[in-house]
Amino acid sequence: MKYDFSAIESKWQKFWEDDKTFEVGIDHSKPKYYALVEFPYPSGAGLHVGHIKAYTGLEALSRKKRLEGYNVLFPMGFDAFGLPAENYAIKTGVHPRISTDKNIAHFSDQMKKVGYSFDWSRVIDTSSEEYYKWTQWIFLKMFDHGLAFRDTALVNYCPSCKVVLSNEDSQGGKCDVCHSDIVQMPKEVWYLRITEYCEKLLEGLARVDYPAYVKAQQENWIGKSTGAFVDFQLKGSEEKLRIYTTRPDTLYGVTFMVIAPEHPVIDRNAKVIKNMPAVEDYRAECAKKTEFERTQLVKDKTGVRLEGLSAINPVNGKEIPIYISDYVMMGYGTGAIMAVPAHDQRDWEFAKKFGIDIIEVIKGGDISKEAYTGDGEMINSGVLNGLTNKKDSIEKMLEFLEQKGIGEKGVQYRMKDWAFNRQRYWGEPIPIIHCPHCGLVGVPYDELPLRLPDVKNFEPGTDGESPLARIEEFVNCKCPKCGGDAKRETDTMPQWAGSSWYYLRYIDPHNDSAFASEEAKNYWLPVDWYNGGNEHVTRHMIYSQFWHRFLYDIGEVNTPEPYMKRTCIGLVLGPDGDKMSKSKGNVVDPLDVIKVYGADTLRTYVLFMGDYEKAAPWSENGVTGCKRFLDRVWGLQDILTGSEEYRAEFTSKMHRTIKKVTSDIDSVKYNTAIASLMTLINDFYSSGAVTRAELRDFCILLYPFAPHITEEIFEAQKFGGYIHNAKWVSYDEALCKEDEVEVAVQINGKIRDKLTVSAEAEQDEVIEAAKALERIAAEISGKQIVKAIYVKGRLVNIVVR
RNA sequence: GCGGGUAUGGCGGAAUUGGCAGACGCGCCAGAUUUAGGUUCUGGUGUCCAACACGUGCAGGUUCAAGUCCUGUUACCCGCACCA
Repeated sequence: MKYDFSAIESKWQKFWEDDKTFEVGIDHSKPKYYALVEFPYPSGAGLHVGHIKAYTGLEALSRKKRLEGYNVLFPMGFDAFGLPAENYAIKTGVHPRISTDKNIAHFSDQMKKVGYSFDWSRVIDTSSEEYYKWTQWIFLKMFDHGLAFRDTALVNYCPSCKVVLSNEDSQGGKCDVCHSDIVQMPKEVWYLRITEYCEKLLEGLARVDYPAYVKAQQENWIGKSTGAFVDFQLKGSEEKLRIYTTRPDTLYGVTFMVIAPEHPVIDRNAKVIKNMPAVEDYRAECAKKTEFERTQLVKDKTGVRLEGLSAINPVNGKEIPIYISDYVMMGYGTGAIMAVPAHDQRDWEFAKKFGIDIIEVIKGGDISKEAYTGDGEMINSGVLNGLTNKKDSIEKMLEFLEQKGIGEKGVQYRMKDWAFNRQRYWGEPIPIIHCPHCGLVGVPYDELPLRLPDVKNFEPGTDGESPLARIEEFVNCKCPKCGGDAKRETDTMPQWAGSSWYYLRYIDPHNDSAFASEEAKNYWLPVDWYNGGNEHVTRHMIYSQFWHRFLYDIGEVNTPEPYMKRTCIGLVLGPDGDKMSKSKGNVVDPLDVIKVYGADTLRTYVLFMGDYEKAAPWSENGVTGCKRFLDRVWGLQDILTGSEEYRAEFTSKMHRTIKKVTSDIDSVKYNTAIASLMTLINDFYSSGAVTRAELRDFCILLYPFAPHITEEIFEAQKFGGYIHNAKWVSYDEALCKEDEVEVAVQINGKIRDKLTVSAEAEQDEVIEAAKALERIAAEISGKQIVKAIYVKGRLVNIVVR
C-alpha cells in the first residue's frame, strides 16, 4: 500500500479538530507545561517557512510532553494591530478589520494544514475589543502608578509614514517600515517609564534560563554604568555644572568641559556668554542634524567655546574653559562632561583640534600620539598619586568627593524611556482624556474598552496627527472627573503594546471580568519555555518583561518573570544561501511543500535541516530525503512480524534510541533526534524485519515530528487506542549498554587495529588481548612498552619506545 | 571601539565533552530493476593511494591521546555604539 500522505493528513487534521484533542483546561491532577511560540503578525503574504521552523520546535516538544503526562498549554494567536494593514487600507480603501480578519483566517487554515497541536479554543487577536480592553487596562494601571506620562521631546519623525517612531524603530536614521530618512521634530508624546525598571530587569536575568548571549544582549541594551556625579562651580555665574563620569579618578587631568548644545545652562547664562551669536549658529546647525548624522557620521570633532563662562576644577581650583559640542548628548548622563584628553580618545581629539592642554594622570601610554585608556600609576593627582589600580583610585576619589561635598556615586543607564504612541489609526486607542481643568484623566475602568471608531479615511494628518483627530464624535467628550467639556487623546499605542502581555491572555482568553482569573494565573504561570526570533530578545522581550514585572509589583501576577526559558531559532535562508525575500525571489511557500511532500515531511525537514538555533539554507533535496525517510517508515508495515517484543539484537538499539530522542527533544537537538530514528530504521531494513513492539515504539518516538503518519500506522496496526493518548516510551539505562563492543587499538596514539571485547571486560584483560593481535604483536616486538591505557568501551593505547 | 558568536568533506551538519573525526541526510560514482526518464533497491564515497602518510581557519603549546584544553593569530556573522 502506498503512503498517501494527503489523505492521511486531512483525515487526522479533521479528527483532531472535531475531537478537540488539544484543548486543555486547568487540571490539578497533572503537572502543567506552558510552551509558547511568538505569535505572528497576520500579513497578506501568509505563513513563511521561517514561521514553520519556529513553531515546529515547540510543537514537537508539546506533543512529547503530553505523552509524558503533562497538561500542555500550547497556544497561538495574532499580533494584529500594525502598520502594514493600515498602509494597505490607505492604498486600497479596504478597512484593516476586513483585511486582518481575512489574513487571520488564511494563517489559521495554513497552520491547520501543518497539523499543529495548538489549542484553537484559545486563539487571541490583539486587535479585537475583548483583547485590547485589557491592553488599555494595563496602560491605565501604569498611568495610575505614574509610569505613563507625557513629555515634549525631539522625536524621530518619518515624513513618509507620517508617524513618530521610537529609537528602536528608526535604527540607522531610517524608518523601519518605509526606509525613508527620519527627521527630528519637537512634539509632546507619551512615554512609559521603563527606566524605572532598569535594576529590576537586570536583577531578573539571574532568575531565568536564557542563553548567555541573550542575557548579554539585554544587559547591553539596558547599559548600566557606574561612576560619579561631580559639581563644577561656574566662574561668572552662581550656578554649578553637574557632570557624570565613570572615571572620577582622572579628575586632576580635566582641562576643559563640554556640554550638549541643548544644555539649559547656556540660556540661563546667555548674558555672560560673549559670543552668543556664534553659539546660536552652532546650536541651529546641530538641530538640523538627525540623530543618525550626529551619532553615526562622525569624522571630525566640532564645537564652540563659551566665551566669558568658565568652570573651576573642584579638586585643584584650576579655571578651565567650557565648550559646546554635539559629541555630548543631552539624553545621557547630565548632558555635560568633564574632559580628560589624556585618557579619553574623544576628548583627546577635541583637545588637539582646539589646542587645549593635555595633562597625563595615568602613566603607561604616549599621550602625544593618542589617549591612554589602560591601567597605570597615578601621577599629578594629589591624593591619588602612587596608586596603580583603577578600582582603588576610583574608590579613593569617590571618598574624597563625598567628604568635600563636591560629588557622589552615580549610576547611569543607556536605555531610555519608551516612546509609547503612534499617530496612526490601526492600534489601541490610548484611554486618556485631556480636560482643560483636570489635566490628563484616565478613561474610567468600567468604560473599557475604549473602542477604536470606524473611519473612512485612514490617511494620517500631515502635521503628524492621528486619523482619529478628525472624528469629532470621538474627540469631543466629557471629563470623567469634573463633567466639563474635554477632548480625547487621539494617538494610539505602538505595535509592541499588544505583544507585551499576550501570553497572559492565553491562560484565560475569554474572561470578561479580568485579564485572567486568579486560578488560571496560579495554575499556568509562568511560561516554561518561550521560543522565537533573535530579533525579539531586546525590544519585545524587554518590553514584556517590564510589563510583567510591573503587574507583579501591583499584585496582578504571581511570578516576577514571564518566561523561564528562552531559545531562539536560526533563520531559514533561501536555497541560494541569502536571506529569503520577495525581491530576491527565493521565498519558499510552506503550502507548496505540503502539496508535493506532505506536512509530516515539511515538519521533519525544518527540524532536521541543521542546528535548530543556527541559520541554514533551504534545500529541496533535503526535503526529498525526509520524504524518502517517511516512505520507508510507511514501508515498515510490509516487513512487520507478529512479535510483541523487541528482538534480542534490537533491545539495546531501541533503548539507546529512546534515550537519545527523549533527551534531544528537550535540548533543542531535533536534528540528531531525527538522525537517530533514521539510523534505527536503516537497521530495521538491514535485518529484513521489524516486530510489532519495535514499530509501535518507533512510531511513538517519531510522533512529535510526524504525527499524521504515526497516528495512521498506530490505528492501522491496532497498537491500542490513539497514539496521541499513548504513553511516551521509557528506557532502561542498563539495557542501553551493548554486551560486546569494538574498541580501537592504538600504538602511540595511532590506530593500528580493532578488537571486539565484552563491554564489561577489565583493563588488563583487554590490553593482553590487544597485544596478542597479530599486527600489534609484530609492531611492539623488540620495543619497550612504556604504558598501556584502556578507556572502557572506547580504545586501547599502547605507548612504546 | 565595546559585547556575543562562528570556522569540520562537494553541501547541511554529527562527535557520549579529552578517547576510533566525518553519525544522519543531500550530492556524486558503480551495479540491479525499469521500454526510457523518474522512482526503488544494493554497494562505494575526507585527501593522496598499492601502502605509508595527511587531514577540523592559521601558528605554537599541554597530553599516552586535542575538532574539544592553553597561548597567539586571521576571517566572517550578529547586537550596541561620540554612553562620558
